[in-house]
Amino acid sequence: MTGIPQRQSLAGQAVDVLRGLVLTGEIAPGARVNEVDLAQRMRISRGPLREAVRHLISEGLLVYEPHRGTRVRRADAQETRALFELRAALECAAAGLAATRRTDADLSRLRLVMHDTRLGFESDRRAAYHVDLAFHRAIVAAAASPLIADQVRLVQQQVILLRSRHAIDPGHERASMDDHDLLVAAIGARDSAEAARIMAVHLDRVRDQMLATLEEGQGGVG
Amino acid sequence: MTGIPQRQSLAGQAVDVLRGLVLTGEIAPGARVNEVDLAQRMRISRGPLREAVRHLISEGLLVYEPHRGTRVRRADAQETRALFELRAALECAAAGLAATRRTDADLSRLRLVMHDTRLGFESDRRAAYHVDLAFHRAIVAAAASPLIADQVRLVQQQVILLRSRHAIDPGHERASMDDHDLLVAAIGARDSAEAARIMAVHLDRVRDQMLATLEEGQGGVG
DNA sequence: AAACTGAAAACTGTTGACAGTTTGCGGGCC
DNA sequence: GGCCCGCAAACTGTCAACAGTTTTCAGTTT
Repeated sequence: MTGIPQRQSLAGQAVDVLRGLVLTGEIAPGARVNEVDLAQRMRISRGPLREAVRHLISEGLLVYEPHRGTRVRRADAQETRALFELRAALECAAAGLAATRRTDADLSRLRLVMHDTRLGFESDRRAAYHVDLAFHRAIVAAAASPLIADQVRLVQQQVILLRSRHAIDPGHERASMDDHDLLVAAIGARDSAEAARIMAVHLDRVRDQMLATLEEGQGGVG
Repeated sequence: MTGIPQRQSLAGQAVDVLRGLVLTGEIAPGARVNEVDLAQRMRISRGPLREAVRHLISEGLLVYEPHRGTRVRRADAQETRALFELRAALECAAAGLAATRRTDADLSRLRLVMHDTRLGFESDRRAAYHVDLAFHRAIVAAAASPLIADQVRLVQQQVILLRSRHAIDPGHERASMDDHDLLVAAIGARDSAEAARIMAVHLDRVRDQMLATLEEGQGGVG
């Protein structure tokens, strides 16, 4: 593992490792991020690790209080709603742009991902969600707007963090797939306004489903 | 100036100072950001300064190449277009939300800022732009969506960097003020779709005017 | 027994020095 | 005379130690 000298900087590697630890829930939401502990575990100094921590703070995965350390973000219902307002702003715009700018190759890829989504729904529940993310990313790619793409990536990371563990309602998934079908149709027809409208409806649905399971989980914890 | 011991961390202060240097153009777009030089000038170590640099990289004000240092971002026409696509996504959504959620106090404040804008237009050309920014911020505030507000702040920072020095066409300013009037009207009438539509038109206008002066300036420099 | 006080431990904030890479320049070679 | 090689300077990347703040806990007091 560590025998081959790495080209990337230690700070860059630390970002990837730490992001992995956070997104997989190995460092749970609300848990403190100890600089010396993590640095020792990664066999690096505190400098690069600290840089990585600050980077993830700027990505919104960690939250920071002066002299009191950083923790993994644990969003409540209010923050979740705010996050989905940002997500809607970005992804609705992306859907509209995608309808205008999509190439035939973009459309083919969207249909391909749709196909994978159906397969994922039939077989594995967890894989389904990752394919769902891939679908949203494909739309953003078709929008051909690099800055919007970057921001969407950051927001979706936070969504992943939010749904680190929670059951998925199959009925909700079917409704989502229907939304996706309509989206592909609107983008195929180059109907920008309709694509944005459907995306808004879709994201409202996803948000409500997520809020439902969130309150459920928080009710159990107290 | 430096006699009073500061409460904020050195890194935090360095962020503010460095951001000021960049936004005022004291460190010009394209110029390299030397860590040891800046650290010595600010009388701090390289650690906190480096943290500040990385922070501004994440804000998009600086760009970074491994082992080759960081520079102040100098956006070309293509990047400017991409920036305004992101800005439109965010501010159009904000305008729509503002129309839905605005309080009477929000509306009053918008009208107050409009009044200041007219004054600024009559008197000082540079002040006019700052009041214009205040207007946009007032709309975002009325939208009451904290994450969108944060992102808009970052994007507007980059716009400020973009227009570090360039003449403003008075005719354009008048058109902008008309847009602002229509925006206040739509938000006052709680017409969400109309507010978003006007914001889109307005930002397209601002973008085109900015692109015009940008190409003009780049033609002179070579 | 509960609450306050003080010191010690743990952790973040900062510093200066060391290591590796890139860049620019001068000498040698074709 | 032009091009290539190699060295040195400058700068970024990394590290280990020091300083300051917050938290914790034991001891004391009421």
